[in-house]
Amino acid sequence: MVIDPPIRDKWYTKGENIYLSVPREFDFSHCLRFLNRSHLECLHSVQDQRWRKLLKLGDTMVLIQVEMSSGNLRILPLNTQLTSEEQTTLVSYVWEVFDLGRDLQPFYEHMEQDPILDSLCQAFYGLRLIGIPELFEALSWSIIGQQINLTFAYKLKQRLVRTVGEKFHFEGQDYFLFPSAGKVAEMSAGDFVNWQFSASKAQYLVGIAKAIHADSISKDSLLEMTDDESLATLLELKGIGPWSAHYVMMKCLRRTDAYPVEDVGLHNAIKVSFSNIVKPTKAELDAFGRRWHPWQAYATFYLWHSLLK
DNA sequence: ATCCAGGTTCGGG
DNA sequence: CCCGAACATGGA
Repeated sequence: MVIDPPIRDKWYTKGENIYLSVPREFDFSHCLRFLNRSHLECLHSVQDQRWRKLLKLGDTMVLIQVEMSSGNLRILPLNTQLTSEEQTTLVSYVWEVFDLGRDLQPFYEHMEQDPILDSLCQAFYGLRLIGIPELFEALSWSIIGQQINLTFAYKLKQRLVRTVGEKFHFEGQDYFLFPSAGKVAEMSAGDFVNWQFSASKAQYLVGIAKAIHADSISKDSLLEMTDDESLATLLELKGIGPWSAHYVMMKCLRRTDAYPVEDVGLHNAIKVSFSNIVKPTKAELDAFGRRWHPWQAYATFYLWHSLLK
């Protein structure tokens, strides 16, 4: 894993705890609210202002608990002691999920003149674009979420994860990892039918798993590309259209200017923000995008957040 | 019952 | 190039 150099002096350990300093524009509660948006989520849990997540560092399963502790993020590995190398990897992961390397000040300044976004920026001050660091997981989730309601999407993901993903049992609870690309690459599209995946979704997932497993597409190579190049590369994958490509660029490649303009949630959020009964037109959406550039991804994410109950 | 869900691909005009 | 259909099911 590539370590962002600025991280190195941002954390220290005390016993088993890791303390990670956070930027000024950071609000853990807002982030948790997004992470906790579905009770059907099977890849992490939120309870009492604490986030729990299962990870695999090398061959080691690590269940972490993340919470605020006097202004820092406290990361506690619950089930095992970590080597310092594992600690470094773990910190990078958390860093990436919460986009801690991002300076949000320019984003907030940019949105000051925007009628919708300015109020959202004030309401959700410190909310970070919650990421999905694993490329295969991000691509898969975008495919699963296509064209179906989110509740059903979570159910499909749950069936895949609980059947194919690795399980770790801790204190009476089961925690799961998203299935590896290698594992899914060995499946046939038919295996998904019992889980109510459409035949095409199943095909796309297996095809993309194979592409990743064969290393014909990788996060590292995508990260080196420009926005346009990574977009074009993602679009070559069967099952990845414009919406999914931008979704993955937002959540995994961390492109602040990705813009899933076809997104229904985005349309609804804009509609609600204007107290309208009509959804925005394509031309209006493009105009919003131009206005939000180069923060289209963050604008979209804040709008998604505004839809949470 | 009908319509819309975190869309994409494919075939036809 | 643009447009409708199919995908599979749940919730309002």
